[in-house]
Parts: sequence; structure tokens; C-alpha cells
Amino acid sequence: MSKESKPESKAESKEPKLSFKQQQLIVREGAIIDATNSLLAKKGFDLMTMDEVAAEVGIAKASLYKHFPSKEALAAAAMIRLLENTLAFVRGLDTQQAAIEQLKAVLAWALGIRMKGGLPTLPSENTSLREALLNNKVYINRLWDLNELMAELIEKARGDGAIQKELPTDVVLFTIYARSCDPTMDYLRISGQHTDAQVIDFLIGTCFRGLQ
Amino acid sequence: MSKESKPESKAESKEPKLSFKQQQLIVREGAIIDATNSLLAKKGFDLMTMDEVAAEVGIAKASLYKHFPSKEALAAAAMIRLLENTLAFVRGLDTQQAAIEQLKAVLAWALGIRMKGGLPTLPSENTSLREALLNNKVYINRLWDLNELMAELIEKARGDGAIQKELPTDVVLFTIYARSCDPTMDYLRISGQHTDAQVIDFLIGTCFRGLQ
DNA sequence: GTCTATACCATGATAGAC
DNA sequence: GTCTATCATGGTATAGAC
Repeated sequence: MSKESKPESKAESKEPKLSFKQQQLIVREGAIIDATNSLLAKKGFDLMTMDEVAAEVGIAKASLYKHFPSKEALAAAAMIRLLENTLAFVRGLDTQQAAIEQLKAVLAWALGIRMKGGLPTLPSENTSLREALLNNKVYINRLWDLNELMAELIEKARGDGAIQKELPTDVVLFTIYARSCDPTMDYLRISGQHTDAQVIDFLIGTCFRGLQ
Repeated sequence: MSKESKPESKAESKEPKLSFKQQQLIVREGAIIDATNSLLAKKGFDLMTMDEVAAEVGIAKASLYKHFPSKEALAAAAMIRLLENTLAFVRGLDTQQAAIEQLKAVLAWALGIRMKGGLPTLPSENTSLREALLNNKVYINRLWDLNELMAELIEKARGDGAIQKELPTDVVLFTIYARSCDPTMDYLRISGQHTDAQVIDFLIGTCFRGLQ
């Protein structure tokens, strides 16, 4: 986001080129994104205020705007980091496993993140954030990468007979995405009738096996 | 909402007791709720403004506040009307049908409403509306009525072997509710690869039969 | 009960000193 | 790059005339 992060890509094989200040800046931007993540998950984009973010990080609001030029840009950065984490997880999957098991692992991982107060993956809502994200090339690129990886897994699973042949890939993909940010999780947790692990099992089960 | 609507419950078997003005008032409140419904579905509670509602109805914003004391109350009224429509639909289901078919019919109906620009049933989001709704006794009562009817259907379907025995009723209930406001619908429609009827079929199928 | 006009406030964004 | 202080916008809600 800030200009100092550019030189880092030029030379990183040598001794640490990043000055103390540069490192601190990166750490601080990480902290800002952490706070943004948490608040986005808790309140959503519209209800999250820049004052809250600044307060949670412990800096002044004006300083926030030195790092990120707008609320949209800040949220986009958070969403991009989330996407990159997801990509890393998917790329690190055990390719020995059946494709369907890998897909379940992705969903289980995403649900686990949300249980810990993290962000849902999908920019589902009718928020002004959606528009901003669709105009963000980095975000779109990462999303496309993820979609492609997931589509490969889905098609492999379909080839294995683990997914209905009649279901188009996009239907399966969005259904999994949607389940990862399904409000059912919150309601089941509030009811307090089941453990977190049970809730995740139910969600994965009803997604992949359905109600019957 | 307004005080004039009370006498109507006293006597309705006789000739029309409602004066022209009273009828007009009811019609206008209906129009207000229509507009609210549409805007809530399109933009969500936070992004919907009272100016927009007033503009869509064609009255001044101040007049709106004569009918509904706050934005929350207005949205609650819209949600309550939606719930009552849903209750009417459920109560009018063909009880000769298998319970599972009745459940599918409810989901299909809800998805159809959304396709036509209507509201999703679930107050899922982290919006300030949620809190207001939870403090609204009428809303809670209606919601409870609906949950009870749905739970009966679910348990009957489970008895028929159409729903997994291992799945608790609340899991099934929320899963169906969630599917009724699933963002997957919007994404599949935007992609333009499928007809509206196909999209509904996919959503119902992946809900009840799962991905496999 | 409808209108116009306005109070009031939350919040996104910026200025300018250090 | 951080702070304090401030601006500008837009949105809920209300006052007061008709």
C-alpha cells in the first residue's frame, strides 16, 4: 500500500534491506488489517467505522489514511489478504487425498476461521464494498486464481463420482462459498445446543450430502 | 401502526365501517411497505435511506414519520408482513403431499419471491436491524409461529425417512432458511448461464440432496 | 396528514503543526 | 507518519405552517 514496500521486491536475497522503520511500517499495516478483519467480521462493511479501526489499532484516524486512502481500499486490502491466505491453504492441500475430501477440508478451514472471529470469504452482500472490490484488479486476480483451483478440484471430484454430474461447476463452487459464510453457523452457535465441532460437521454434511 | 387501524378489528361483519380516509391510510401504508420491501431487498437496511423510501412512495419524508416512528419500525413492519405472507403460504400447503415436498415448496416459493425483487426471509446480517427485530414482540411471535409449523413439517419428513435422522431439527430449519436468502442465487443469475427456473432447481436440489 | 425547512449528529476525509 | 482539530456530507428525525 505505501510506497516503501516496492524496493523490497527488487532485492531480498541479500542481507535485510528493510530498515527498522520499514519493518515497523509493515508490522503496523498488518495490525491495521487485523483490526479491519475483526471488525468486518463482527459488523460488516457499512457498520464498521474508521474511528473504530483506529481505536482498535491504537492510532489516530488521520494516520490510518496515510496507510490506506479510503475505507474501501482498507477493506479491500483485508479481503485480499484473506484471499491470499485461502490460496495458500488450497495450494498446501494434500493432493493424495480424494478431491472431495480436499474440498471438504477447504470448507472446514473457512468455517474454522469464522468461528475464531475471522472474515467470511464471500463479498456477498449488497454493500458498497462489492462495487469497490469488483474494480480492484488485485482482488479480482486473486479471486480468479482461487476459483480456478477450486474448479479443478470440483471437476476432479465429479470425475470420481463424488459430485453429481448434473451440477454445473459454478453451482457447486458458489454453493461451497455460500456455505462458508452461511448465517446458519451463527444461529446454531447462539442456540448453544451443539459444540463448535458439531456445528462444523453439520454444515459440511448438509452441504455435501444435503438434508437427505 | 397508526391509531385508526384499531376500530377495524372491533366490527367487520357489518357494512364497511372504514371511512374513505381510513381506507386510504391503509392503502398508503401498504404502498410504503411495498417500497420498503423493494429497497430492503435491493440495498439492505443500512444502505436504504428514508429519503429513498419517501421518494419511491411519492410523499415527503416527514409524512413517513407520521406512519412509522423510525426507520427500524418501518423495516420491522415490512419484515412482519413478509412473515405473515409466509405463514399464509405454509398454512395453505397441500397437506396431502409428502412433508418433504411441502418443505421444498416453501423454499421454492421463497426463492421465487426473491427472484421478483422481494425480501429474503432471514434477518441474517450483522445489521442494526437485527437488534430492533429481536425486541419486536409481534415479529418474534410470528417468527415463532413459522418456526413451529416448519419444525412440524421437518419432523414429519424425518419420520418418512426423507431427512437424515442424525440432523437436529434446528439444523435443518436454519439450513432451509439460509438457502432461501443464499447469495448463490444472485451470482448464478449474474453469470447468465442458467434460466431462473434452473437456478431454483439447483438451489433446491443442492439443499435437499446436497452436492452428492 | 402532508408539506418545506431545518436541527442535529455520525462519519468519511483532510489540514497543518510537530 | 503521527497527532489534534476541523471540515463536509449525508442521513435520521422534528418543527411548524397549511
